[in-house]
Amino acid sequence: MVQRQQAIDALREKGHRLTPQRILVLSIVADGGGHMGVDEVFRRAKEAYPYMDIATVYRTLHLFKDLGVVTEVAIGERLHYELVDPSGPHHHMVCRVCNGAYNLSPTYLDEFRDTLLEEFDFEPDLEHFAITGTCSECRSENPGVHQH
Amino acid sequence: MVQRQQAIDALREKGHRLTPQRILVLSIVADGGGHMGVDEVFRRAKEAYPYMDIATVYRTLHLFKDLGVVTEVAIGERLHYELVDPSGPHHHMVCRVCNGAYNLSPTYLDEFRDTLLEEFDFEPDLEHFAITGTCSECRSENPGVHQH
DNA sequence: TACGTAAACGCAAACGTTTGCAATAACCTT
DNA sequence: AAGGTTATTGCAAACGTTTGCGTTTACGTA
Repeated sequence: MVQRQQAIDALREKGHRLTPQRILVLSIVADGGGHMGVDEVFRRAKEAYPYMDIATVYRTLHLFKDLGVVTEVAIGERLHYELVDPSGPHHHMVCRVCNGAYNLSPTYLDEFRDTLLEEFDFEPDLEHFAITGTCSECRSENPGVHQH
Repeated sequence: MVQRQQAIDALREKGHRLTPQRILVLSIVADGGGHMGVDEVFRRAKEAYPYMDIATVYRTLHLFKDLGVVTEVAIGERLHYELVDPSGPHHHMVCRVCNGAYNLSPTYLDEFRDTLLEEFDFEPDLEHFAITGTCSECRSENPGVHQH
């Protein structure tokens, strides 16, 4: 898998060490498919290597995030992680009824960013952030649900 | 202060009890002026009433939020609280360099909400959320800082 | 290949926040 | 005003996450 080698290169280039624990976490996130919670990464890691510590999982995921290897997305209070999407960055729309996550092209927020820059000279961080709301399906199933 | 009486009415109307602890927390948030962190609310409350427990502060602030008495805004990882703005709801732009907070009229996000509704039938929760970024002053002082 | 050094680890304690529970007290009824 | 009911409290323990620290180990150098 090309993604994995790029991640390893990113580690080496910045002078970080290639430990078995990091390789393990990387594999787990890569094989997971979608977003993955810290607890699930830890559970799978401990299965493969019983000495694995939860602190190492946290440190590794944060490192991967800083290196641009994984993307952090908040799903219902807790942070989830996924390999960076090779098809480019995207935002997430997370339904707070069913917790389903949908991708959103960044173009939808570009206009908003431009406005803030022009009017207030304020540069917003909109790179990877989840927009919570209610998805189409849950809206029709549950018409009483409104934002807060 | 009109605000305080409205808050008390909101409590009574929904069948909640008017305890000294709740009145104290309300006063502290009302007198604080701007957004106030949980730790500062607790510190001031304990000063006035030494038996005050941090759990009570959390429970009270959450209750006030649900009643629409206070607004919750995330400033640098931690939640802050302020009386609801009588001049109407607003968003916050929080600078991650200086932690300064600026108000933002909701009209700037309305367009974005409409787009999401039309294109995806997704109703985003944009009521009270903070947009982190870099403010004008910190951008000019510190030109190397960019969103990672 | 063996050695030295500094990064990364596992462990345990701390952090901020939430929850369970028995004791207390606000408020409704009389 | 006194009593009963039940929401709310204070305390303590638990949660998910972060941090400090002594030990281990990856990796550059000899």
